[in-house]
Amino acid sequence: MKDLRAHIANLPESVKVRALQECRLFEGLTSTELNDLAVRAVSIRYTKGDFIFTEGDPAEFFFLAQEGLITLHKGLASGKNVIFIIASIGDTLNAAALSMNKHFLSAQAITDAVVLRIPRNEFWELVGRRPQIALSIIGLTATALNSEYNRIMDILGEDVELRVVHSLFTLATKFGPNLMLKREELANYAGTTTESAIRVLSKLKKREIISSAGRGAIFISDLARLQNYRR
Amino acid sequence: MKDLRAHIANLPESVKVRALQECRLFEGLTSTELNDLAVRAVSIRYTKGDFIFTEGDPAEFFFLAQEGLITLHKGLASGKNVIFIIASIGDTLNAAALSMNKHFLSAQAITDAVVLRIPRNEFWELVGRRPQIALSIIGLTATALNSEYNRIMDILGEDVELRVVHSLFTLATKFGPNLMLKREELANYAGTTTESAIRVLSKLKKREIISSAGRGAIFISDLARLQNYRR
DNA sequence: CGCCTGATTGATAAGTATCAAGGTCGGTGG
DNA sequence: CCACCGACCTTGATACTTATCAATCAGGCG
Repeated sequence: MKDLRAHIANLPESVKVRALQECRLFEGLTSTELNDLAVRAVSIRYTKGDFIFTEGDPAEFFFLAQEGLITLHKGLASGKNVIFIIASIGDTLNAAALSMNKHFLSAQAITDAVVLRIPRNEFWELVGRRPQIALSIIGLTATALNSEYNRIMDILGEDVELRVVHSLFTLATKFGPNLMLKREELANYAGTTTESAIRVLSKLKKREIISSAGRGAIFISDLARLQNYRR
Repeated sequence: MKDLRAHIANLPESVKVRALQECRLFEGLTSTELNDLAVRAVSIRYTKGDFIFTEGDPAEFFFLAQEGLITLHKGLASGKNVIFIIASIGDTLNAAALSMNKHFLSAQAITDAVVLRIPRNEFWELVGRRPQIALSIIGLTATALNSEYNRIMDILGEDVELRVVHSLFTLATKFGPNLMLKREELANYAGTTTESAIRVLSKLKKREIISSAGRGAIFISDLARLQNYRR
């Protein structure tokens, strides 16, 4: 049984500031403000597999990814789960949910990861002082909403093959052609089963659009053909 | 061919104020402010079937439903479409999309309808003066986002039968047990075909959970059994 | 070396869209 | 006033997609 307790990292402020700067929400802040925020922020280190928070938990902190990959997902009664977002440095884990009292999604580290966290009320105080941040949250949440509309269109309108291809393309746009994901994670992101995702990958490999880069990795060798993919 | 041109209604301010009051965004406003807003707002009358705006159009106005039912949907390549929201009095048609430049969804009147519209920049000026409105937009958008997460879980995790049942329950919670919707509209809301939706309805009628209330209507006679429905 | 996790392929079954064929109702025009 | 027409509703048969179940393989790590 793995030790699930996370560790407070106590990183120097400069490292935290760098993560805050990566986040769209804090774009307009002066370096003094960023420093203030960094002082209030605590970095926490998680081990691959650890949960940072769970769907339905009270949302007491604002969370920001600082290092590593973190999935934001929801569990299905059948035991499988659906990955909505894969967060990396500068991505907020729960900016939208913070306005409600509970987390919408679960956050789980899929690599070793470091997360910045700021108490909920301190975050809202800052938003009160800097209304621009509220507008950025609106933008962020609206963008997320639009992505989910599009995902639904994809799920209802396209077959599994196209969905996996679209997922690969989206992920490659964010993370580059070298995806450090297991087949299962890709499947959960695309909303299908591991087996079905693998069948699509096999087909893509035969067409030399991807080449598997070993366990837990997928290398996309021809992004252009992936984008214009037709069965 | 139907006349698609909508008509400016020029309703008295008091009628417009009533619609504004129904909207969660304007809860904290004084009656003076509401009146100011009502003066700037134009009511427009649409005939059943008319489009108020279309997916991808530039979002130049803030829209609020004042009378009638309006679907917010997106078209699928196959010609079918997916209904995300059915808006009625007090519902915003595009609060989230207003922060982007384009409409995410199409808005179509499915009954004769009246809509309030406020120029985009005047709306944002108001938000600037009253930061509480920005927070309400965050709340509204976050709630919408959470709904779509749940819808995706439903689509991926439940069969069509449960999805139609859930849709009926959600709609009945908002509109009451007497739903003035065509089978096709219900199907588009549930993300299935008209035929499949009808098969579910037939089953529900056999179990006396619903009774069809004539063409273009569904009457839910046993909401409790609908909520706890198992196949 | 053997075990555990992840990847892969094949066979099968279930669920649902699709296609096809009426059926029903309300409105409209002769 | 009646008959027809069009929109909507309903049911049945079929085919296709994809989940599920089962078996095997590959590689890293203790």
